[in-house]
Amino acid sequence: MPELPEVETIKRGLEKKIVGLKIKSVKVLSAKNFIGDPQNIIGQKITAVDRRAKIIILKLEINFLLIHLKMTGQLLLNKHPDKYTRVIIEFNNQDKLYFNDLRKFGWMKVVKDLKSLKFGPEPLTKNFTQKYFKNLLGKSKKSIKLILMDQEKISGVGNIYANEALFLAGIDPARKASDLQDKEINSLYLSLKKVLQQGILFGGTSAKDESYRNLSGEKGQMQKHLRVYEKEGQQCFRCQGKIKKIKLGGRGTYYCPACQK
DNA sequence: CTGCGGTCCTGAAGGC
DNA sequence: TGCCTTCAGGACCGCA
Repeated sequence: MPELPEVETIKRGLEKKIVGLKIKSVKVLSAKNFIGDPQNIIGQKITAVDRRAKIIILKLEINFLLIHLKMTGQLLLNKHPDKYTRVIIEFNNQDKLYFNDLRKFGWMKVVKDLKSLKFGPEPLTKNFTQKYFKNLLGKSKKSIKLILMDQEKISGVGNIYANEALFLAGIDPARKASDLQDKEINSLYLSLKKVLQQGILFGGTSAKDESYRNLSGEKGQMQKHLRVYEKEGQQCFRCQGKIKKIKLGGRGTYYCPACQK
């Protein structure tokens, strides 16, 4: 389930490999996963690759191709198509970009501009200040975990990194955001940045379902460094507690009831 | 406006 | 063994 670190890893790979290439053909194997007219990107050069939240942006000469991998999406360069390949983009140098997606939640979308992208600040940029974070939490009645994952408030944080950041900060994911003390807010602010940076450093998380791969088809390594995600019943890394799994906002939430207060 | 629960989709895993 | 149910989850939609 690609979140900021996974998408960033793929984005960096694309930046190295496809900038300057011209799109020769687009094969849409699953209509649901391609929004817009594929003809509108053929013949155009990739001028830049960007990322906003969990969306990859291919900047073309006259428009943009947005890509969201959702849970099981993969972008693979010069691999073989399989039964989950939904779109194949071929470039003028014969390179082929495969968009695979088992669950078909992901999409590619042709847009004229980037107005539709409405996201909160990127947590690893200077736009994301402690002041912004504190103000944001103070105004919200929702649980702190759901705030971390709200893309309009903070960009790119999903279930894995929200769980991990809350563990590092020693905060119960179900706590109401506005109830956090200044000290806890500061700790969470730093923890969030830390887990995201670590995620990028280790090339992302390839968790239990193992769907995430980088552009070359390789797994990430961050799953080896996770502390709570998918660790139900295991002993806490920090204390004698046992990792518990609950549901929050309908999503699996892992934490240590003994040291996350 | 906010917050919630349902929905999309497929395969894995668990129950009987 | 085999069928059926449940679960996983980001973002969007509709409803209270």
